[in-house]
Amino acid sequence: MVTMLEVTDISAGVCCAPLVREPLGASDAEILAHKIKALSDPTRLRLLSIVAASEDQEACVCDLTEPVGLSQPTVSHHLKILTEAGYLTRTRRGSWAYFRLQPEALELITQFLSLPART
Amino acid sequence: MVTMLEVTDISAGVCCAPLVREPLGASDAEILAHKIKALSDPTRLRLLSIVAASEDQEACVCDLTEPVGLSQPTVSHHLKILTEAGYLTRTRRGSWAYFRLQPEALELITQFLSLPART
DNA sequence: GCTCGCTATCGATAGATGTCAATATCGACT
DNA sequence: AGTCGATATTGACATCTATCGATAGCGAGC
Repeated sequence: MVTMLEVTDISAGVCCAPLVREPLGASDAEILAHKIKALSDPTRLRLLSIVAASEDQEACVCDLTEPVGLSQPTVSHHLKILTEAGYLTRTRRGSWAYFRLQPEALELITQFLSLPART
Repeated sequence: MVTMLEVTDISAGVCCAPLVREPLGASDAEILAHKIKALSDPTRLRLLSIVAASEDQEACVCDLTEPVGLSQPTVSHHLKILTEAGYLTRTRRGSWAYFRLQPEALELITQFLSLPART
């Protein structure tokens, strides 16, 4: 399994637009698509935005079920997907599971999709 | 149907991170998720990147089937999704359909997902 | 140790999605 | 008009996905 797309390129500032620089390879596309797919659901976007807008950018499951109006298992399911994709981190404190935003993951996506300035 | 997320806010430079500024409403989340979903497939990412890396940032279906290794109907299907989501535009010249990158659509997504500088 | 509350997992189900073969459409050229 | 090549649409199918109810696991406090 590839290290992590072209993170090295990005952090090294090689260029600015991996998507444009050259045709995406099949395996890189697979990895990138997987990360983007985690963002492609309205409920997950709302969960992410609620967490991001929360105090200390963290929230527990109990804070999230009511705002999105879905069952607790469903919310847990979405949080798991977001966590596995790297957008959230999970820490247990007492009985509660707190989810915190992981900004680097979002930055990676935005940098990957960003285009060079047009002429 | 909502105008278009918070494009006005973005272009007015209200802030920088719609996702973080406040919890996303259900209908805005729906629209944004739909646009992101168009990017959440490896084949579509590859098609987009091939078009972007092409001469004049445009390509026809015939240029695209072989690189991605899928049938012509499948490629047409993906191109339709990308076009309807606003990432590509389609113009016919003779028998060929040329697809061109629409950078604004990608910029909208990246701006929407971008976060404010951390402290 | 038991119970209680919070979270995760399981099983089921309806609906969405990616893919192809077959076919239709459309434009160009004779 | 008729044919041919490029693209789009249709129908079918297997797979994936979002959702829920039921249930299991896990900390805390008694």
